Amino acid sequence: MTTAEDQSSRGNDTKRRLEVAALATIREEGIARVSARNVASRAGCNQASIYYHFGSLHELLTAASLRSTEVRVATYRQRLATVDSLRELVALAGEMHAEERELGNVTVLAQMLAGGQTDEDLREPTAAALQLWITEVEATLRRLLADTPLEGLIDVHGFARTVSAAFIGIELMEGISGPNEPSPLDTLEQLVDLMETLLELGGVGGAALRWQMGRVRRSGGER
Amino acid sequence: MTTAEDQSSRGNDTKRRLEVAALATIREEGIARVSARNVASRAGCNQASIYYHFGSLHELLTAASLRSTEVRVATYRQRLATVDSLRELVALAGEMHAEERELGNVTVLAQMLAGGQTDEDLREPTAAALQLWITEVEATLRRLLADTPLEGLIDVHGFARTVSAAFIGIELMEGISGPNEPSPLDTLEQLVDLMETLLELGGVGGAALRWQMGRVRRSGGER
DNA sequence: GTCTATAGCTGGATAGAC
DNA sequence: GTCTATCCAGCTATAGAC
Repeated sequence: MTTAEDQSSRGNDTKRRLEVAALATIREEGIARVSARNVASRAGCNQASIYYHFGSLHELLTAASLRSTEVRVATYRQRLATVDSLRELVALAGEMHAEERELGNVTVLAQMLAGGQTDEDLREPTAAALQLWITEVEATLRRLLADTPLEGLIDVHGFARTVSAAFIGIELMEGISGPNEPSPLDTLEQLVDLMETLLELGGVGGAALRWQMGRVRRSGGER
Repeated sequence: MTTAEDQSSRGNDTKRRLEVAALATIREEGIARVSARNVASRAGCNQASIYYHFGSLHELLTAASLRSTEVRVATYRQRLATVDSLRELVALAGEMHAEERELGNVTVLAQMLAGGQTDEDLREPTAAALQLWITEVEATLRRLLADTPLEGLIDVHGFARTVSAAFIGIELMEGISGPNEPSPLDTLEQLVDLMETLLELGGVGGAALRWQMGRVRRSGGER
């Protein structure tokens, strides 16, 4: 027999398969080739189901990107909480990057970001999904920079946005790089390594450094 | 009368109008909406001309992006040559960003980069156009870092790629940002300002800094 | 809830008139 | 060199059978 619950669960199943299929299509074929037919055939159902369940293709993309980003961010929230230095943060970024090749949430965001430049309906869901990442990055940065000479010298909110934007740009560039090019993340690792080492300076050098930073702070307003 | 030269010049005119129209379409409507019909109507000519002049839409995009990037890079080559510090480099990036709103070469590259993730035919022309930028950035960075403590500590080629990738990510993020968000470039300016100030350290502090950097250099291989 | 069928577009690409 | 005409594939969105 077919109860209301069976129907509802079967309906949810198709609905979720459509979300999964939508993300896979963006990731593997690019935002330009996301169409109702294409996504539906991946989900193994009919095109019309998209309009039944979501009303439009855009609403499907909105739902799918938000849900998957939420899941992805939640798993990283724990890991971000254990990070204790910029060095570890970049190392975590490296792990993330490796997992990206498989799961591709950032890849999806990059595609939506590109699409959102000119597609009004894509803008809001993209901004919302991005904000989920930015919020986590910002919280981590704020924690790391607290009680360091850098605190107060840097606009952490803006910095978190810059870091997120850079990460997306790096993901995009990796996507078309030949196999022999150095990974942009490795370079970043070098830089942060350097920065950290400088900040860990002890003794006379460290004192001089912190004094100089105080000078920067005091004259920070006028450039 | 109609001489062979007249014909050739009229042909070139249409050909170039098509290139201009292709770029405008990518910039204003996004890579997803670039179609032969769409571009041709912008150029004020018939769709079939694209296949006559370029053979395919992809070849039109290849030609257009390379030509426009060459022009754009050439104008910046001069300005990059006058840059004397990281601070000035970031300031120039700010100017570039402002001009981008009007001319949009980086916007075009960002769109092609997004498209190139999944479209084989777009990959090569995108990589070629990007390489034009990366080459200039790399030359400038190499010049700036020469004779500083950073020389030899950083993989300049990789760094130039990272910087370029980050710039593109930033352009993309600006494209969907609300008006009240801080520009990621401003944050970058803060950071580089800080870095420069540190590198300009004189006296005891500077000596300690350079000593520490030497230590980083010597242990640079094993992390 | 899921399907088929359909309307009405837009797409790439080519053939052939001029 | 540029046009019209054309083929056929794919698209969104809806109507309506089951």
